[in-house]
Amino acid sequence: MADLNKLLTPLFLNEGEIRKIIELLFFSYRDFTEGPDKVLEKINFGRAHHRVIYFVGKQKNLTIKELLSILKITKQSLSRVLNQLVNEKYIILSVGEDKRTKKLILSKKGQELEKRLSEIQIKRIRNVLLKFNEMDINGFKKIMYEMVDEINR
Amino acid sequence: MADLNKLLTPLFLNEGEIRKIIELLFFSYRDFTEGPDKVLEKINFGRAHHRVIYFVGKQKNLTIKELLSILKITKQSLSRVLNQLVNEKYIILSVGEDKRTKKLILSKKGQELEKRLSEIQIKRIRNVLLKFNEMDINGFKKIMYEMVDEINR
DNA sequence: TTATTTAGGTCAGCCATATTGACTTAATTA
DNA sequence: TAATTAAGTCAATATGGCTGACCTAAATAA
Repeated sequence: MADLNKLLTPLFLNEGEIRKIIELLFFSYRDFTEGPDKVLEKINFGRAHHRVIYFVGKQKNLTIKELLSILKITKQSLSRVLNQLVNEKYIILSVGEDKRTKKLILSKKGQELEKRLSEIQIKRIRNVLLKFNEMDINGFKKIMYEMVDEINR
Repeated sequence: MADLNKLLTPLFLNEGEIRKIIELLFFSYRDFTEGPDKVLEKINFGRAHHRVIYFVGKQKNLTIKELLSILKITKQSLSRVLNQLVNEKYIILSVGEDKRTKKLILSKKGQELEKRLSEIQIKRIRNVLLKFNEMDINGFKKIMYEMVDEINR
């Protein structure tokens, strides 16, 4: 049965091939976060701060609840990071139309940091993509998209 | 200049498109590690234990030094995790030919855990790849490979 | 209108993963 | 014989998570 399976499995679905992908995911994610991490370290922030800045930058007037559901962490975890970002004026809070909610936006300072951090990753990815044609890139994007849980897409 | 750049930049290299990839990397990595994490939690292990088990399983008779260079963590960080794995008999140590070194191998118990954890990720990836043709998969693999720092490939 | 739910906040304690720095032992190599 | 290497250990620290308990204020449902 095992032998039969091996015969019928296309090469690219072989366990060995898939294990290569597992490793690529691990190494590429590690290398991908390394650049911003170094910048963040200098201002005593961490990866968690980057995530918050990234998503607040992306969606202006995000609420706390929305941010929590994107990051999938508890509000207690978010609070330390967010309070630091607010205290140090990277993020500005305002009251929402529903007065229980708060809207988050990046300050000028926050936008600058966001840009500085994301640019590292954007350049990195752009440099990779430049080496490939549209067909390869389409395959990459489609498959990456499917790699995310349906619920989170 | 900015406008000219936009005109000359192929669509798939637009900042917006690249930001989508940044997000896909974040979400896919998170979802990718979720399954094993849940299993590990039950036996009071974490993601770090999985990494050690994975690479020891991959390369029999790995030395501590080699493992450290793959994981890129300090030996102090590794020690807690590795000692737990050795104490709980998932990993067996033996003295290398160079008697300063130690060789790491998975015990039967370790192999079983490795299989259980990796199978979650293998199935996940296989299910994704099954939806695509060889062309897409090739693009995906080639680009993922380039996403890893040259030094680490 | 009152009761319930929701959004957000906070305190306390805990755990996992990582770091730096200092120091030791034993084996190998120059 | 001296220097280097592989591994191990102790201590202190940072970061990023978690649970549980509890609070306030605002919106919504009964």
